[in-house]
Amino acid sequence: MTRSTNPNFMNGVPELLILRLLKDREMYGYELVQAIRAVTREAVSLGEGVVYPVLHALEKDGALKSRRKPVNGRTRVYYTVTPAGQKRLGALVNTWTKLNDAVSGALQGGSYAAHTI
Amino acid sequence: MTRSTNPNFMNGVPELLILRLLKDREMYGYELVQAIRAVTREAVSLGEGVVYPVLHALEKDGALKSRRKPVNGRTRVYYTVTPAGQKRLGALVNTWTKLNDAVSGALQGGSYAAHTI
DNA sequence: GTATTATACCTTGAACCAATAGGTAATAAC
DNA sequence: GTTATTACCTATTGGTTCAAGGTATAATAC
Repeated sequence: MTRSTNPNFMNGVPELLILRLLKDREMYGYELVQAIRAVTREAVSLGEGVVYPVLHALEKDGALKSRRKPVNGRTRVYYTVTPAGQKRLGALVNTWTKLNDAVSGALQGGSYAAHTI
Repeated sequence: MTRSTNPNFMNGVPELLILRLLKDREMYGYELVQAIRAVTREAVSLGEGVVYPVLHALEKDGALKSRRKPVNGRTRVYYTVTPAGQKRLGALVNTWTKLNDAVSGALQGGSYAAHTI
C-alpha cells in the first residue's frame, strides 16, 4: 500500500537512474546510493538493498562491467556502462518519456479523445 | 524481462488513470479498459485482468463506490469516486509529479540541476 | 438457424521488483 | 574501546502487473 520511504511509480526507476549516472562516470555502489539522493534532491532515496542487486543483475546482463579497486585499505567495486548498457539506457529513456507524456496528457483533463459507446 | 504489451514504469499507473478518469464521470470496467487505451493513444493498454482487481481494491478501500445498472439486458457496474478517492487521487498526482520532476532532472542534467534554494 | 464476434463481468497463477531487515568487515572519530 | 561511517552483500516479504483462463448475454454474420 503506502510506502514508507519512496512512493509508488518506482518500477524501473532504480535501473534507469543507475544507468544514467554511470553513463557520465564510473562509480561504486555506496557512492551511487548517495548520488541518487543528491541528484533527485532527496525525492528518491534508495537503500543499498535496492542498488546492489540491480548492479549485479545489470552486470550479469552485460549492461555493466566492474573492476575492483582498493582505496585506503577498503575495496571498492567500480561500475561502467558497456555499449549494450548504453543501448539499454536509450531504450529505457525512450519508453519512460513516452509513458510520461501519455500519463501527463491523461491527467490534464484529457478530452482529445472523442469516444462514445 | 521484457513485457510484451506495456513497458516497465507501470507501478501505480493503472490506479492513477482509473481514479483520474472516474473523477470526470462514472464508468464501468469494460468501458475503462477502452477509455485508457484511447486517452493514452495506445501508449497504455490494460487488460481486464488488471482493471477489475484495481476497481475492487479501490472500492474495498472506500475510494470508489459502485452501483449495478442493467443496460440492454446486461448488467453494468458503474463506479464513482468518493471524497476519500478524490483525496487519494490528489496524493497520487502529487507524488507522481514530484517523482517525474526528479527523474527528468536526473536524466537531463549532469550532476546537479537547475534550482537551488 | 447456428456460428462468431462483441459486450461485460470475474478469478487464479506466475513473474517481477522495490523495500525492509538483516549480516560482514574495515577505518575514523570521540 | 565504543560508536559512527564506509563499503560490500543476501534473503525474505509484499505489492502489482500480466497472461490466461472462465461464465454469460446480445448483436452480427453467414
